[in-house]
Amino acid sequence: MLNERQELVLKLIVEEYVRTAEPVGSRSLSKHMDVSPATIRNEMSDLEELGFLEKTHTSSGRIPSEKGYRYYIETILKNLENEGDSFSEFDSLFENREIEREDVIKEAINLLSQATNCTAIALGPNAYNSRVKKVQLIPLKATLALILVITNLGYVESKQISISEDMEISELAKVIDLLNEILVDTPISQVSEKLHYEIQHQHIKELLKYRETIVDSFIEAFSKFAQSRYYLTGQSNMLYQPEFNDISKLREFLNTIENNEIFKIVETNADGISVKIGKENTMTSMQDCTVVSANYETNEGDHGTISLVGPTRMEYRKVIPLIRYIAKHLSKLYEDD
Amino acid sequence: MLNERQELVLKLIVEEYVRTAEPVGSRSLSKHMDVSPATIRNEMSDLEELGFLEKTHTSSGRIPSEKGYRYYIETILKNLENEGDSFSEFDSLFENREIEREDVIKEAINLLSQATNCTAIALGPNAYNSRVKKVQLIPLKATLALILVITNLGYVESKQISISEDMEISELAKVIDLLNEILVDTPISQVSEKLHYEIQHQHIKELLKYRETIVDSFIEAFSKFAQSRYYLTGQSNMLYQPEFNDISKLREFLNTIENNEIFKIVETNADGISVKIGKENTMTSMQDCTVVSANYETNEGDHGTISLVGPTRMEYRKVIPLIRYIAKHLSKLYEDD
DNA sequence: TGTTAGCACTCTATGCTTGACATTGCTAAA
DNA sequence: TTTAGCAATGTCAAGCATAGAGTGCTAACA
Repeated sequence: MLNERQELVLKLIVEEYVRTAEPVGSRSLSKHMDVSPATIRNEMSDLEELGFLEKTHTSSGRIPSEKGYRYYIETILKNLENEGDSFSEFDSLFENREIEREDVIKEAINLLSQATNCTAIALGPNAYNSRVKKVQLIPLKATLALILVITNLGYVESKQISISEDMEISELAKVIDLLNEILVDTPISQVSEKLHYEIQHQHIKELLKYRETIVDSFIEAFSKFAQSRYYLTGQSNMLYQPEFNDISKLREFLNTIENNEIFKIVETNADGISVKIGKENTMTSMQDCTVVSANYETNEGDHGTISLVGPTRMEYRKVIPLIRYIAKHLSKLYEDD
Repeated sequence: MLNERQELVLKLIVEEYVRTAEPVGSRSLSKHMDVSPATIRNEMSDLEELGFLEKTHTSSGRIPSEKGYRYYIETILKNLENEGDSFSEFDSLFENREIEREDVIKEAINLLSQATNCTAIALGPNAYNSRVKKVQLIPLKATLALILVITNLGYVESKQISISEDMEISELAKVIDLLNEILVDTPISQVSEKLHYEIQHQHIKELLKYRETIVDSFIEAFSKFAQSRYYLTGQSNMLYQPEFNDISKLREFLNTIENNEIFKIVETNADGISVKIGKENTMTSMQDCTVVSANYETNEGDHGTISLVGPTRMEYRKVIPLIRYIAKHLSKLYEDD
């Protein structure tokens, strides 16, 4: 689509702008090319007409448009993809088998946000796809007990319930036995449905009818698994980015994060790497940002997601291979199982 | 220390400045008092000399100094303390016995931060003071098991361990039985010590010597209880405060929060309410802020803390009774046990 | 036909000046 | 002790001139 020199101009503009956050002029480009500023001006004018570049005002240098970034990522960076991706900061982390997986993920996210001055997010893996391993009731004192639900992947949720005086421990034990019988090996996502279905059966209904509060408590405990877990870091890094000198942008961004709307900005179903630039994001508060997401494989075809949120003026050349690298290594953590 | 009119001037200046974030001049004060601006100017001049007021520049109105705020809180607000503290926004929350305690705390913090446009923090209660109720090992698959530790207050921690082929399940069960025998009813804070001591006993050492990795995993699981839990909300509220229009202040603030340094800014050992104004905070990043903290009683003399962080120009008159009110009601949540 | 030098033009950023305004501190009178 | 009056001091916004960076266009050149 673009000829070689046009690509070079676009590439240089993207990379210079990413570095300095200032519009790039023809004179400074000419130092990296062996043609005169006037020639470059002509190319830039063409690129602007094609929609790859923009001006901030009539006599300013050029900055990349979102289309420009996209071309840069998809066409220009494509050729560099097989650079020997090695990120030594991460090696010691991924090689250390002592650290718990969840801590590895957290630390990787920390390093990622530091390396990029962006906000990094790790999402999931979600317990929603695991199966009930065991259900337990642990009496804490006369009037209080703890409900425990454990899944086959080792997730645990608990909920306290108060026990009224008319309940016998032995009766409760029966309820628990029954629940175990019904639910063991059921995917968390189907627990609620199954439980309600089984209660329709006459004899179970009989047993459970005084015990609805307990069953409800269990359902609540199960529902906790559905709450996605996430880990987020580097919000304050963003303040070093000149585009966030505008307080109102910052406010929008932090608001989105605080309101647990992270799930709306992260692309969790992409194959490979997803890059959403500016207006490509559906959330309005993210339309000045780029969100880069990649999945890593966990147990049984399930997956988690790591994401990076920053200004559209992002170091794509560094960020994309880095995220690919991290996702690959996080997947490896789960391979042993 | 101050005469009546001086107190009135100080009070009016604090409340006006809190409301508008603008230095307060003698003319606007005169509308609330029946003396002329000139008289007020003389009083203000005296109050400045005494250190209760400050100017932002030679011909500006006055703003309260930290000493001024302190006098305001300790002497002027003291007399208002017994106002009928009733905060209807919170009533439905505290009266609803259906909601789990932890969720009540979270929601209270949310409301608190909204009502004040500050950042609200709930710290603890810490599981560190509870006792071991039960220790469990749950096999997940041939090579993987889950360690569970449950305390008498219903806290649960888990840790996955991999099982090497030379371990028999029955042998493991013995280890668990032994651990239960040793540890049940031990305060979490003493588990590590006790375990190491017991291992010195010859016959136990015998049993455990192949199992050190397991014991270590348990110790790690216990240590998770010691990690303080906190809940924080309303960071983006702070952006509505004019004092945080300065990006570098904001950066300092967010950095402190991100680096888990919350524990250094919150006063967890105060009797009643603690108010740290500006330089009274030891953390430098908080020296433009006020931190208000109050403890609430939980189980067995243990406590949690709620805190509010905002600019020194804080609505003390509203905030202090509000926090007292919330702390009181959170304590009530635990009274039933 | 592609490239380049030269030049007018446009826009930003900075510094300076000015006037309007708010507020103080001081002085002298009530 | 209180107050009116007034000069002095500072902020803030608007206006203006200047310097500088960069473009677009034109005409010349290879």
